[in-house]
Amino acid sequence: MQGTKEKILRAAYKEFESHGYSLASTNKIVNEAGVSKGTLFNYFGSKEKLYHSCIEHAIGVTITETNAFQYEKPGFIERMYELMQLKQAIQMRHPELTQFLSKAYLDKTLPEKYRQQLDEFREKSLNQLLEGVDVSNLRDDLPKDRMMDLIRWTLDGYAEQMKNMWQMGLIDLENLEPYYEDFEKHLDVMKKLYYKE
Amino acid sequence: MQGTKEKILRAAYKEFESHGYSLASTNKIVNEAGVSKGTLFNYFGSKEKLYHSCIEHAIGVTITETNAFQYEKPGFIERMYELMQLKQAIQMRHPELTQFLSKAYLDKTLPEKYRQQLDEFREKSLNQLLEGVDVSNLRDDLPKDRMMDLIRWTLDGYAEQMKNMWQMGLIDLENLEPYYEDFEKHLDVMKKLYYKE
DNA sequence: CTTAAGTTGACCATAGTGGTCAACGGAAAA
DNA sequence: TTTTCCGTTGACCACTATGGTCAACTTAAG
Repeated sequence: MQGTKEKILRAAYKEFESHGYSLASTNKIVNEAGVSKGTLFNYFGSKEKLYHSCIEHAIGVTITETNAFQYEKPGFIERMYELMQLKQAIQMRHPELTQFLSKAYLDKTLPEKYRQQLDEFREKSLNQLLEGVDVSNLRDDLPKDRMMDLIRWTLDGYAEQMKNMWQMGLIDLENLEPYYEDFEKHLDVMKKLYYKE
Repeated sequence: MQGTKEKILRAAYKEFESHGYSLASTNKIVNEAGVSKGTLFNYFGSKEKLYHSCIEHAIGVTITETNAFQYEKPGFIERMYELMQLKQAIQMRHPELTQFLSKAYLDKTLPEKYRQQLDEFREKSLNQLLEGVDVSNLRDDLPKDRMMDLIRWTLDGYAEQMKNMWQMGLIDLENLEPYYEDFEKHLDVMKKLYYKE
């Protein structure tokens, strides 16, 4: 059995993510968490403090997960694929967290210090992502920066399609192997397109 | 000055889209529309009927816009780009409509007849999209279906990035030329990647 | 002047809001 | 056994917002 605080946080993620701060309901949160009203306010004091706890917790988890991840392959396509896998791993282990954070980032009332933390983290993980990456095997008859854009968009588009299929309930989360296998074949095609022969 | 009904519909789109049916507020709709409470219920009878009116109107507009659009170029990349332009044109002329519809489609309480209409429309416009398209100029040393997937994802990823930038207010809607110009260059690179030399 | 269509906003019963607090249960300490 | 204490409960509070109504008002046409 997970701790009461964690249960509340998890439920709060979902509620804040789908309705935004002001329209989120503490009643729905405690129902979803299977916990009484008093417990929430005993632990978190107020709706606003709960919201901030969510943000801090989410940032913390994201940073931890990202730091624990080791990029290994130097090829640009492989590296972007590794990034995609990192995102998916976080999504798997902490559902609703990623969406909660990206929604919170768009929230105009978000305290500046959190926005700052997120900006810093973004920059740091961008450096981490590009560290040791080798673009020398990209074909050199075409502008590399444009190719890198195209590769990024392609993987983003694929991820977006997966997200949509997941939202529509068309994906079997128990058995993701086939998707990975199939996508590896797409990756092979990409390598033949973008890399030197 | 646009008609009262249209003003209400437009405000309703926004409210339903951002909060979903049950959490949408008729009070906020009439405020946004600059119209009194009575007028809304005089025209639409109830919140539910208003919701259904929105759906019907949105489907109608989407079908009309799509039918009016003529695909012209036979190349696969060009054709997918034309699709992107069609989507953007609808987005420009009827802001909130596309997002409203795709959110409504995910709504579990959506009456079956509307889901049916949307499915039919999707299939029809897919045929329309692929009619007369010529894939013979795709390189034939790689599987065409995989390349077509990659092309689709690339454009989707680009559109997604634009959407994000727009949400963050980083895009000047008054002056979109530079974006188009720049993206045409990306398209040229794509053609060199995917088409025969 | 009459009529009718369009529009208003105060008003209604009801449901939901964030937040409080006296009471409770159970386990460990005395 | 009794006392203490901490996590937990849910009825309750004042208050706001909800979808919807309706008598009264404005406006323009006949």
